[in-house]
Amino acid sequence: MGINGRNIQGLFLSENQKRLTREFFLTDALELSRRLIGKIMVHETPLGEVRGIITETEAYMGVEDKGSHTYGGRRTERTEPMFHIGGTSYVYFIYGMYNCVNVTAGVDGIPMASLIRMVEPADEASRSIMERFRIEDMQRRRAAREKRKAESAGDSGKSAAVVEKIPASLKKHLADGPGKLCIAMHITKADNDIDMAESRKFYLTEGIEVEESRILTGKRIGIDYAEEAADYLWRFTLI
DNA sequence: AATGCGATTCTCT
DNA sequence: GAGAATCGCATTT
Repeated sequence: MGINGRNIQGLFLSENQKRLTREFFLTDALELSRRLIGKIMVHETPLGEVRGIITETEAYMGVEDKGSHTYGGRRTERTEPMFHIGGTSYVYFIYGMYNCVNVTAGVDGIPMASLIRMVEPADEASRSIMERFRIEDMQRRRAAREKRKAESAGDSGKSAAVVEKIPASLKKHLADGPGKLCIAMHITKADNDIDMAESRKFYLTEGIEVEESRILTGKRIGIDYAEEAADYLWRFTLI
């Protein structure tokens, strides 16, 4: 079983740590999304370097894609990084709570990107760090909830319950969603608009060999408003 | 395992 | 002022 509950063969074996350079990103988002499967996202965090093997991505093809933030050429403060050169990070905030990370595709001025939806820890040290960030986040959330509850009840100074044991569900679903992987890898707005082809703190490397037959396609998630584009098979998953 | 629901704040109109 | 490229928890199967 992989950490996210699926069987990923060869996951901790034969990793290639060579960094991905500019030319890798100079293609369209569909091609980039396929090529990113099996690659490793590396992030320098307060707890050390975290490395995640990318196992699911989605393509956002830009101005003609009704599912994309840049549909119709929408260029705002938020979407600006999507217009930057291939290999740029695009971190956006969603549902009042979560960050999601994309890697842009293509030349400067063409707003395409690949949403990173799932990673597996690439080594034991990374797994341990991911668990710590997830637990920390869980504690923060619970503390905030307790505080609100206490305030509405007129109480004050109530302490939150400490999470002592790691819930099995957390280990199984460590980074198997775009919001969760950002928590697990400590990716925040501070990591927005970074050139991942150049950065020493946030970048990508070659990872594991992936046969084409191990990549499944599916519909993109959470874009019900995108009409016909909601049905495009622009999600790529490693099996 | 599957389903339903509330959370919480940024962004753009 | 509305809605969002989602998640965790509770409840039920």
